[in-house]
Amino acid sequence: MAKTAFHSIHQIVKRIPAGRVATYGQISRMLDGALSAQFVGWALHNAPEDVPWHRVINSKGGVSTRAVLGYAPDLQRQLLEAEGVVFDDDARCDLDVYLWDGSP
DNA sequence: GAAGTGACAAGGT
DNA sequence: CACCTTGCCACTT
Repeated sequence: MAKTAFHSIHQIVKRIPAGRVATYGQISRMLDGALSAQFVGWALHNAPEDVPWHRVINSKGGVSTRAVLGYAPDLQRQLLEAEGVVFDDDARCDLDVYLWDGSP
């Protein structure tokens, strides 16, 4: 019953289980490419607290909050590590292990 | 009412 | 391998 793709993004992000992560491009494909990855980032910035936006990362497997001065750049990494996601020295996580495949 | 802005990705050169 | 261009929707001024 999502009137807008904006709302659909929140629905998908909420479906991401703890300990898993999803990429902007993947979410874009989940919506059948009905939207652009750029909009996903913007939607997360406007996402309510019910949306675990910290589970959404860029295609490199790293956090993307670098452009958000309102939050700590390491905040997203800290939240993911609290859920069991391990980051490498390059600030990247193993997408082969933590990438959400769309299943719980 | 219209234009600009914004947590990006992917392909091409 | 690295850098540059295009595409997208909703919200703000």
